[in-house]
Amino acid sequence: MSHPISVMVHTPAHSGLGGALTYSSDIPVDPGALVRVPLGSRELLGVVWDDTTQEEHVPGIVLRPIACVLEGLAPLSPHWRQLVQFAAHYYQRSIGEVALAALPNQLRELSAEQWNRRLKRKAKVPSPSERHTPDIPVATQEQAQVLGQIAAHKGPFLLFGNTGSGKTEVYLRAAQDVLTGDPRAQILVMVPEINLTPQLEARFRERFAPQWGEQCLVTMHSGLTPAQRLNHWLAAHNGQARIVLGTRMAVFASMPQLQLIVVDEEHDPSYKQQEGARYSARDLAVYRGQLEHAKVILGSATPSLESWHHSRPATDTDPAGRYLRLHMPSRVGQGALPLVRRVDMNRQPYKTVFSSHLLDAMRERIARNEQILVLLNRRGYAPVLHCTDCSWKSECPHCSAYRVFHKLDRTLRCHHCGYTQAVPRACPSCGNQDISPLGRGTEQLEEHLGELLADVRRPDGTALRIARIDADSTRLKGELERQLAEVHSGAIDILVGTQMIAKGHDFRRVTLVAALNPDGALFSSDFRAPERLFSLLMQAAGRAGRDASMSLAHACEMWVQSFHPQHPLFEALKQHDYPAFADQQLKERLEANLPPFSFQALVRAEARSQQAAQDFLSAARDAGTAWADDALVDIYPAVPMSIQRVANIERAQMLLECTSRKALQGFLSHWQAQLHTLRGHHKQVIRWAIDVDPLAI
DNA sequence: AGCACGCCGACT
DNA sequence: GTCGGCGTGCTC
Repeated sequence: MSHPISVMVHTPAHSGLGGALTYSSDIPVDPGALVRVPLGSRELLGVVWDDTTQEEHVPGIVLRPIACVLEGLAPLSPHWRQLVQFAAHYYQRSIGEVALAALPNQLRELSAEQWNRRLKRKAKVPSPSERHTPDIPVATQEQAQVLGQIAAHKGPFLLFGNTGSGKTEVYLRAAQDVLTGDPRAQILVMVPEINLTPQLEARFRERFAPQWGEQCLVTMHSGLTPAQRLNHWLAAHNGQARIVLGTRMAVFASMPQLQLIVVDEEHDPSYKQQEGARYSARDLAVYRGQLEHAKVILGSATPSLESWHHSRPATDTDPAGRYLRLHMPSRVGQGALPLVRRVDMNRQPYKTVFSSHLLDAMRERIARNEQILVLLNRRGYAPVLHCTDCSWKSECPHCSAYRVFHKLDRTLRCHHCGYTQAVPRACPSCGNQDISPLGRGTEQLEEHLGELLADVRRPDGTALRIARIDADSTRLKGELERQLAEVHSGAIDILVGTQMIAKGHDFRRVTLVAALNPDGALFSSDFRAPERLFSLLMQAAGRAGRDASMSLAHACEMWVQSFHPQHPLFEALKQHDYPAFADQQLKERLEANLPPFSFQALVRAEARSQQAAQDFLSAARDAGTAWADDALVDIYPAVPMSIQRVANIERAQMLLECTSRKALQGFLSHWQAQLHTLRGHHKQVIRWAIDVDPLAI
């Protein structure tokens, strides 16, 4: 007796075999099981999917038999399969692609024999850990109240709490409740960046390992070795790991007893995957929570406007949003929020980098043995090099962008394609010896600051130390940790860096944070730029004054140098008033009919010529317009991307907008099929992709 | 996506 | 004479 088996394998949606493939098997195989199947001349890992209702056996087509079933592994749950299926449909990818990307690579690579050997290897018996109860701080009244709400309601919850309000403590206690409430319950904790895992992991281990053992927590992020990835995945899958802590990929972790999902810093754009299936792990977490009846806590001091809107309280005219907003305004055990000071750069001498007031303030802090953060979102020495004679500029030959001058290794580097050359001695165009940097990056800031404060000594008479943290200084593994440790030890007085230093890391002795040139985001064409800037500045401000004993004497300060100091964004920042900022932004979004009041998708195309890329998109637009009208979808004309050419490939994009998420999704799934056929007539197109709910436009 | 098959250019 | 470039087409 032969059973037909539906199997999903890693094939792209646009290859003619986007859906399930049918194989035969002598024995029935449960949905969710992992199997190896032949496809052409290859043998692939596949996931058995639910019987496609179409039982019609096409006679004459002989099904190939599955090669083997991976034994000793519980099938992936219906919930997991539904999550994968939903994500695939919503983000317009094949189920197999999403499913297989969510599984550890080693599962794909191990042969049947290797797999059996792997199974036979006895799981190490965890050494009995010393059972001592950890030091659990007394919950503040605010925390207790929030936890009460979480216990009493279904969620999802938006935990809106200032930096230092003790959000982590709420996560820990909510987790504790779940763990003790059910001896099998599992918890998923997500952080936006791999850099932030060690900190939170330490907090969770400290709290839960004494009682539940070191094995109770596993991590999931791109920094694991393939073997670790497999082990951690298996621990989550078989329920041994009670807590999974990871980056966006962790949203797909197989967790049969999932009961709580925490999304920390939920506003962070890193939750959006930027290639392949471009999913939002935060949005999928909310979906997954609803699917599995697990509570979801989204935490942030500056929530995304989407989440803020979804958690709006009911008004006379409007019902409440889908999320429950929980507010924690206080800062516990720490100083007051820093005083925000704005410097009007219009009143500073031309080309001022550090206003004299700011320099004086920095000197004062150093005299008191306090630390300073200087924020500038541009790495390298200078963003452009130019010739004073012939106006040559350091353009990248392969991209429509300038190469950045890196003084330390004397290179010109393209930050888009990586093309690197030694800095020319003279202008490549006219031979002039006088080529000079234009604009400033972190490298230059570090150098410049050293000169400006050359006379400054620490209170103990030793030399001032300035350090820089950015993607360049932390390229080597472990460098970031090492440099952060150096700051913590007090060896560093001034830390210059990109937004990297604003995220998550606590610097207890920092009492002054300066943002040098944040104006770019105020008038950006990206409607989300102000939101990101506000969040960055709030987070940066939150780095200051985390040590109460210090700030008692003198207030911590956040300095903002701007040519538009009266801008409402800075007004709201000064008041530490996120709600005011959010409400103002939402008003603008409503008027302009932008998310969260509309839904967007983006089609991007890449080709050797801009014309070819746009032609494809225009043809796609024509193909869709007729019924896009019915679906209430607006398709905008194709335009070049803001960086039009990268690595000699021309890029274009086309925006779609719709007031209904469902209508947009329906439209996309039909239209997508047409694009596949259209692609055949536009052979110059190298690749194309749909980005649903894009973050950057 | 892979991977085979297939049909044209410069080398051991 | 072959090695290898990547265009076309197929995989339950």
